Amino acid sequence: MENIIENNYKYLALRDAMISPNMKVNLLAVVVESGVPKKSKGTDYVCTLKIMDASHKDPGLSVNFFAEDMGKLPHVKSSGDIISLHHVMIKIHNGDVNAVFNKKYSSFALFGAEPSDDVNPYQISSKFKLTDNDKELITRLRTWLLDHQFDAGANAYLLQMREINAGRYFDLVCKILHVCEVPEHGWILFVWDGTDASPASFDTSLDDEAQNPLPLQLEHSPLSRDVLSTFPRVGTVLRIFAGKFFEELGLKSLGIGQWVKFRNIVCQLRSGLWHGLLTSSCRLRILSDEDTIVMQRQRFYSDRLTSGLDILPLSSFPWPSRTTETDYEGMTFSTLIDVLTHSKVTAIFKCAVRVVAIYPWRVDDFRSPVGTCVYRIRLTLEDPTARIHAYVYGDDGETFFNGYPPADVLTTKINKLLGITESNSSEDECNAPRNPPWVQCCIKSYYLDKSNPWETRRYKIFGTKLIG
DNA sequence: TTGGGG
Repeated sequence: MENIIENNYKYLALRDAMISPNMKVNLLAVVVESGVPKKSKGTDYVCTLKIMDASHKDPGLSVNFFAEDMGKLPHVKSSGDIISLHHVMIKIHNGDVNAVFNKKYSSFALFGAEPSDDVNPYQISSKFKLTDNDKELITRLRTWLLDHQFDAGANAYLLQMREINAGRYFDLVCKILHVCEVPEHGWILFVWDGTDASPASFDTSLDDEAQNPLPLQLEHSPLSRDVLSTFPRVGTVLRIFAGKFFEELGLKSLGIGQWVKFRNIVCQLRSGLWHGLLTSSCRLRILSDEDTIVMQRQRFYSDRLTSGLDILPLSSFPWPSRTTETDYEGMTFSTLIDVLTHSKVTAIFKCAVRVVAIYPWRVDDFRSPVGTCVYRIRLTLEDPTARIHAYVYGDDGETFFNGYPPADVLTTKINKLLGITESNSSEDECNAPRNPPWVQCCIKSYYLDKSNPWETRRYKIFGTKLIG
């Protein structure tokens, strides 16, 4: 895209514009990331677009738009669209170059990027003068773009969900799967990128499991099966607590299924579950489904599904531990979201899970003190997609523990299952940090009340033996 | 005026 002179406007290559501080320039470029309009600290509304052209791709040029109402700001339909900017001011701030769209003397027009799109802009600001030459340049740029891909820009801050750490600010490209408003938390976003967040260690007391059981999810009431059924089979669904930033970032206007890039978000662990937080320093970018990074994430997910074994948690690679054996070695693995969303109440599954809590936790309490003295234990199982309670009961418990071993053997076995190491199990066993291994187990879904099967659905372990 | 990647 060489410099082109026409009747009224000389479009500068971004590279040349960016060495022209305090100059008013005209630019014809591709919008690679579009920010969301919001209220400025002054009297105006503001939004920031990032643009690129052949002369400057990385990291692109930020253009800050100001207008007295939101409707006058650019509303980019899709990243990759083309923008024509007339009389924008190049400025330098802290050594970085950006452009400013001034409502008094600047103007813009937005065009689709496809050669089949209208040669007329889909949005045009009041002062923009569209010339025949503009139309000619747009057509030429569209043709050029057929062979040249711009993306939303990977950078040092961009992480996949599998890479997130507590307390570290980062960017996340993700798909919005669900949004809900809860009284205590405000808005919660449910987002996904096809990878698994890394498993947590637990330092909560198992002694407390009766009064304060480890939660199955961060939202207070579990999502309905209808909602869960819309979630992908693999990959962590990260809960992002948006607070007041839900409205400020314009998240309200986004549709389910939209891919976005959150910039500068932070994650924390609560009860061993990852959640994201939005702050005033966060930014949101709306991405196209054709964005390079979006397509990478989607390809990763479809590869995981088609390669069979990769439905296993990423961190269980190459295989779950041999802490357990099942009677169904040939059975294909399911994820816990598969279990939760299965179309029938009665079903069997084999899953790779971690046992993150147990109740009761003292081996002396594993069996009922009265009557037939059967095992009755509640395990909290998790995989990257969900948590469930699963019971070890009666004969299935006899299989699980290989009969009725003495207390010290049982303790060794259960410590291994819970990831409690010998070194920290001696003194204060119930408070020892634990890092449960990935184990395979068979899960049976059943009901307690035939007249009300879905509401009384339970899960139990069967066909599974703890090696210990 | 405003905002401007960390």
